[in-house]
Amino acid sequence: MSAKIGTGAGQVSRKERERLSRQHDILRAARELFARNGFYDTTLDDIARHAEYGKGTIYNYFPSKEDLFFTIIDEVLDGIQAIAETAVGTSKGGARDKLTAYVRDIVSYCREHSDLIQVISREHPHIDSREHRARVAGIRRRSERTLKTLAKPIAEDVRAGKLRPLDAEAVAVLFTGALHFYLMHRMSEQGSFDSVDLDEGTSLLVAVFFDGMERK
Amino acid sequence: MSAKIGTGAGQVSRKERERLSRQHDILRAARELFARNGFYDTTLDDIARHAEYGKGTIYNYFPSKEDLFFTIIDEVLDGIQAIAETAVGTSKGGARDKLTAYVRDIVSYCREHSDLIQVISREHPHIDSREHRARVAGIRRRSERTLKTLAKPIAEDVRAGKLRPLDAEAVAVLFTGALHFYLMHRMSEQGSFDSVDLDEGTSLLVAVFFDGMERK
Amino acid sequence: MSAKIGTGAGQVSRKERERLSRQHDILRAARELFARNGFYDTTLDDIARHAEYGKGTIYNYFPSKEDLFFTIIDEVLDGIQAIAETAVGTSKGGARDKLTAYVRDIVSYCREHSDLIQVISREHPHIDSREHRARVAGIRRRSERTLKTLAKPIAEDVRAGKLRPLDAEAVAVLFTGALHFYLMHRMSEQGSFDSVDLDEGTSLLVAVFFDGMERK
Amino acid sequence: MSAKIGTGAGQVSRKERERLSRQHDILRAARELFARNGFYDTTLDDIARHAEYGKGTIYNYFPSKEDLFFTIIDEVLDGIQAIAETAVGTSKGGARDKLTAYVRDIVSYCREHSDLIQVISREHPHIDSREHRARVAGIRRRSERTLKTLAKPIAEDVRAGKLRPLDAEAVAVLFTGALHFYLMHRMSEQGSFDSVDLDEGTSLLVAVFFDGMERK
DNA sequence: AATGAATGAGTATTCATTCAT
DNA sequence: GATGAATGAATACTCATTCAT
Repeated sequence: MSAKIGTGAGQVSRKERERLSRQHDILRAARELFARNGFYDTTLDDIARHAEYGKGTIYNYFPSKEDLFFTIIDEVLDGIQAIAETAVGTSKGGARDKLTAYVRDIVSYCREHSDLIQVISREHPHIDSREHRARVAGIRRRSERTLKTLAKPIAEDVRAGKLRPLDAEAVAVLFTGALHFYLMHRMSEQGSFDSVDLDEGTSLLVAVFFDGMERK
Repeated sequence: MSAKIGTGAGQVSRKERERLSRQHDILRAARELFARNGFYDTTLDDIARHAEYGKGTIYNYFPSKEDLFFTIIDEVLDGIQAIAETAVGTSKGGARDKLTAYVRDIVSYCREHSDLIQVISREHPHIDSREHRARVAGIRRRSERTLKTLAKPIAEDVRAGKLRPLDAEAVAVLFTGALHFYLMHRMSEQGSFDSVDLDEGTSLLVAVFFDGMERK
Repeated sequence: MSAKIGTGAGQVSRKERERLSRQHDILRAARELFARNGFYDTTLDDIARHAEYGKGTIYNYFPSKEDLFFTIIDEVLDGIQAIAETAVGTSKGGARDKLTAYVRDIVSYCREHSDLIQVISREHPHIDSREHRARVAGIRRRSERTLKTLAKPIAEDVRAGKLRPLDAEAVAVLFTGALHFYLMHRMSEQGSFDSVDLDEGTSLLVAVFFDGMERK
Repeated sequence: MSAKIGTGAGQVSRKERERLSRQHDILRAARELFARNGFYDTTLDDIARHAEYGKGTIYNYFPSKEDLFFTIIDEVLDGIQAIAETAVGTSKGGARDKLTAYVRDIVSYCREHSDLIQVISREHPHIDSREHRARVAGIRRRSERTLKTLAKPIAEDVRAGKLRPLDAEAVAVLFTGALHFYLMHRMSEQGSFDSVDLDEGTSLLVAVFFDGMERK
């Protein structure tokens, strides 16, 4: 009894912690390889070797390669959503400040996790082709949620008369597309990110979207 | 013999015409399947069945599945480049008019060849992972060429003082990204394109990039 | 009528001659390629290209690739048999002289038609595996015939008391094996034949078989 | 645990033993089929079915069909070389005794492993056509080594004046050719070996090579 | 009769998944 | 629970043969 008390919650939790830690290892290995080589050119042997676990072990944590992949996609999309929410929720000021914050945070997220953004950019258009309806629906839901999150401050500023009367969500789509494409473009030009370049480009993004290119 | 005189040049051309027609059939079949299912989820058996030719016949026209794929990619990129050149070269006025024309033409191109744009959007980020250095280099070269084509009128207007002093090529990247992402987004929302929506969205694109969102 | 008279036998004969000439061209091309690359690594396209005929034409002359192959094998074996018969029939003296003549003629045949002997040496052991019972039987029959032809003068000399009482046919097998292996060995060492080497080796063959290695 | 102590080294060895046993099974199956049908007419499905393993399993042991094939060839050549060395090294007396021992051992090796000698005889001339330079070089090196091994006692007896002044290595070639051809001949005549016939033939081989056919 | 494009059966090889240890 | 050897369905590509011209 006393033994059980002593290890009670702890035992479950240690096991659980170990389980999570392993799951984390596997996800990290998979993410790196998916980012580097794409879904199809990454084999489960590669992942197992890179994660330093047996191949069977991976199947104790994820029911299939696809599942592992979608878990990562969801993870990335949730990360992006979190960034969007934080930027929109905590930064002061209007849409301009909030989107500036979002861009800044996405860029620094990319610097730290360049593999994540690569996975999502590389594989995002690919996803429809794979059958898992439910997962695809989840992905679309997440993407839409982020778009809506980014659209909200725009819509508010529109309502407040600070911005022209534009379709806020359509603008969010354009903004997101421009941002992702820009990041991908920089990434494929250079192996990693050059800070100066990146900051210039992203402040350009906000400037263009808010001020326009034309002289007033 | 006299019959042959009548068709002289034509006879040579019939064979050639048939060959081209078959090549065209194969490319169309491949394009549709690559667009629907992606490179990896499309098998050569699928393509052969869909093109209604034997598998061997495909290999009489294209030396490998990759080659068939890259032929399509090149085709799309060349189409886009042609549109860019036409829009930039022939439309009157400044960058705004030229980019408006470009967007309009890209949109109508997409309406007619929705599979083409899907192939390119779907596979573009994927291409790096495949080995063919030369082909990948060709793709990048083509993409850069289009970006430069679009950047030129912007740079001119900047020089003319009609636009703020922005990095024209960086703006072209943002613009292209916004456009492609927007089209993909619309495409995956609806099966095909709703004209009204599309036109709204694309005129929005130009309006945002040139006037900015903020009230002046 | 007069036309027919004029061309009568000639017409048939011209056509026949043309047919034979084409058949000859095809056989030569096939022989060269089979010698160089072996049966499996030679495609019908290769043969057609090398013979400078259409692939279909070859099928007007030979019902299958295997048939073409066996025709060549038979040709070689018949050539060898002819050499054996000539050497045995016309050369004066006993077995020693006859076999010396045989070796000499085989060597010069090899010099002229190195592809023939290569085909036979390369493919001979391979032949069993292919199904055509009848053809294989024919090959074996031909080989046996040559062995018997070579064995005959030996048997006679045995009977005449000039040679020890040996199993003439078994000796013929040994003799033939030594000869073929020696030729193949020389051939794979050098691309072509060095005359001196060859003559030395072949006179060695006869010397060993008749005199033995031991000093008397 | 205590059980594990008991098997300590054995456990490591069990896995290894199983692995070797499987490798052995696969090699045996492949050898039989290569011997029966030749390299090209043996498919990996055949081998897998005959070995009673999955096709993938074969690839866990051998990286390719060619590799499997060359492994067998090397095995045979090493076996022959071992026989040559043993015969030459351990048997008393001169070249005659040593070669007699060699022939005797080769024959009994063939009786036990008729498939081995068939593989080598069947495929030996075929090998050049396949690309693997390194492997082919290895094969030639092995063959030459055996020839040299057999030539040595001959050369010694020549030097000792017991044999005529012959080119020992050329004689070794003739001897080897005669032996192999004889074995192949017997083998294709009968399914298996008839002991009496074989022994007669091989003692004939030595008798002819050393005493010659002519009465002294 | 000559041709060569079309064909599809056949083959080596890969890799996600299973399962005995 | 961890492992990795075994598995066989799946797939790109080849090539002997056919047949319309």
